Amino acid sequence: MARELIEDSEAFITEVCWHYYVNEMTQAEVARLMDVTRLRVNQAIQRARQLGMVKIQIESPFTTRIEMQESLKSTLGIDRAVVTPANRDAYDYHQPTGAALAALLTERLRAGGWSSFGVSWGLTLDAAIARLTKQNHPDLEVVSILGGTAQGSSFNSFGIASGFARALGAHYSILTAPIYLSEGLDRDLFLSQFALREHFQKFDNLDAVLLTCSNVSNKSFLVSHGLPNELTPASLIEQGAIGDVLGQFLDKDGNSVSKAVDDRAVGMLLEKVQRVPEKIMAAAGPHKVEIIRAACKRGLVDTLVTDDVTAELLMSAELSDAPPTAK
Amino acid sequence: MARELIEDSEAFITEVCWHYYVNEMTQAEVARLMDVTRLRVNQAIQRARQLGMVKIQIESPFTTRIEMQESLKSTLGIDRAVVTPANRDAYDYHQPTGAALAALLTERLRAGGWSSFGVSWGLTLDAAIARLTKQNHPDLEVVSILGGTAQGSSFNSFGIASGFARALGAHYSILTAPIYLSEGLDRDLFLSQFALREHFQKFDNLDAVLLTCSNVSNKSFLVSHGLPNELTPASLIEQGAIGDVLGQFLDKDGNSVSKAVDDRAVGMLLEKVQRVPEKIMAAAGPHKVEIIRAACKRGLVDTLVTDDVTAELLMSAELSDAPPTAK
DNA sequence: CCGCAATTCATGCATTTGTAAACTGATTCA
DNA sequence: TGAATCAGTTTACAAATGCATGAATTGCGG
Repeated sequence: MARELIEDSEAFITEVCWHYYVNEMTQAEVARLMDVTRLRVNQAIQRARQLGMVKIQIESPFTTRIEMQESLKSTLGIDRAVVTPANRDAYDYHQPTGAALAALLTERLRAGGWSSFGVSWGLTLDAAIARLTKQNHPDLEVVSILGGTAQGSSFNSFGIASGFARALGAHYSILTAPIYLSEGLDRDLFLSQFALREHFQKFDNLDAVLLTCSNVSNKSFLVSHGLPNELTPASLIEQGAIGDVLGQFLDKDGNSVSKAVDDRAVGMLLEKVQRVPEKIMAAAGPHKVEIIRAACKRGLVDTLVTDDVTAELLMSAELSDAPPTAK
Repeated sequence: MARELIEDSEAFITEVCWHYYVNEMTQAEVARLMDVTRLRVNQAIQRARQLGMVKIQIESPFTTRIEMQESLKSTLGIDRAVVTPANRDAYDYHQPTGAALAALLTERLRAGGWSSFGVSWGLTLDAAIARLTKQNHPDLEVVSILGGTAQGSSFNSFGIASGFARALGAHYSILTAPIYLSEGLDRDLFLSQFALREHFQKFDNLDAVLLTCSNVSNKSFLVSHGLPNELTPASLIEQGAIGDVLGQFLDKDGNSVSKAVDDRAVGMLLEKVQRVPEKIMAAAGPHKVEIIRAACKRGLVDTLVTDDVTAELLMSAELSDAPPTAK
């Protein structure tokens, strides 16, 4: 049962957090000072964390796992790898990967030179938004490069682009379309609508893209919620698909599997992605190992943000699977 | 037992903090995962906090104490007041005041429009630096507006200006001079040195200044360590001094007390400070109530950053002390 | 090889934190 | 009126944390 309206005002939560985090008082002390129950203080702090009101930042997040990053770079043939330490017991890849992506993005934006970048969507990007601290890039535009699903979750197309834009103090441009066209609808005709045509033109001038990927299983939100009824996971697997990038399915060598499906995907085509100057993929989880590898082979990745669990698998899988070739 | 040399390197501390803060593991879990003692993990986290590697930011620090801020504004006749909740038991005003100043500064810089600002020095500004997250303002210059003391602490003139510049990604310019000239040394002659003359010219174009103040007691670092031998606190008090701003002493109405002393202070003159577009004073503590009030009367303050303890005293003192006049 | 000094480790314990269950007191509604 | 509902408090307790203590280990000079 959804019980809402336990309305502790933002001011109350803020003051509690201030005492707790800045003044380093105990929860009991805060409770006594503010004349409330300790329970309320405890809840307020948890709410604040949940709402992302307190942002905990670790300076220099890239100094760990350096050796891994180096070997991962050469193994996958990419320009840069960021490997974060994951929690192996309560394994959740979204949070650490998102946090690392947020830090990386902040650093890249600080370096300057970007006037727009594209974003897909997913839980990893949602986690990154929650970790971003407020910034100000009035001349930056966040461009959605993938249609959305009917379920309007926060990690859906609209929420991701606007979330990045809000945190970064930037503009955004949304792809107001479903991720897959109905069967039989002509792609070119559909995309010729004025609003979409204008949006698609932005794809040609992106300075960077933030990509994610997923495998073909019900762990993938796209597969479990976004696929049209006629497209079954089984049929995709039959064609050799091991996962998707931007709704377009690849086999284990990074080749497109089905032109029929790709043509129905509303978003940036992979051919166009390959021409973007900076391609950052954030993806982690054992089930994504193969599709990450495929995306790298396809040349869709300059920088990979992942965790150590996935990194290890990526390297061992690569070794056991691929024949020894000249690099 | 595998006995490896576990250095307390930055990488180690970073990874511990990553697990603890991002992955929300317990210290014991982190210890087990990384194969070290729990004590080491505990110490690493404390070290990280102490070193300022983990920055905890609270999103909206200005929403608390709103009523107080409003009444403080009208009581003191200033444009803006930021009142932070202090820890009344283990009373330390530097941390919360510094944290609030850091947040305010970040916001003002995000708004844009500053090309340089002046800083004095002191523990409050040191605390603000520790709270600042890394930013990038390549066209910004931090200008030291007060000479330093012989003791080269981190909160001394050099450390403060360079600290702000490092955190903000800005340039800085140092006032390489003692805070007080030797007795008898001609001010104009001394300041005519090329390096100093150039520096002093920057005072004319500052967009803002970050000021502090102190009373006349050994709580004041300036008084206890920076005063020339011939200048005793007693003699200053005798002349009616209740505290200083930039090494220049004021009486309770904000009038300069001793031209002789002021002339020996190497820094921005208060007359010049009054012409700066944005004057931000960060000061808290019961012993600073009178000098804060005096500084406001003198017109040295547009924005006051303080804590609730001091704010209350400021308002009650104002009421009890001043004759009832028309607002 | 021994013993001394300096670390580092294991252990124990008091405090703090997170969470569930029982309680209270007001409000609603049959 | 009195049971049901609900918001919030109190109580209780297990887990996590911070810290101190003595034991064990290491380095090193004699």
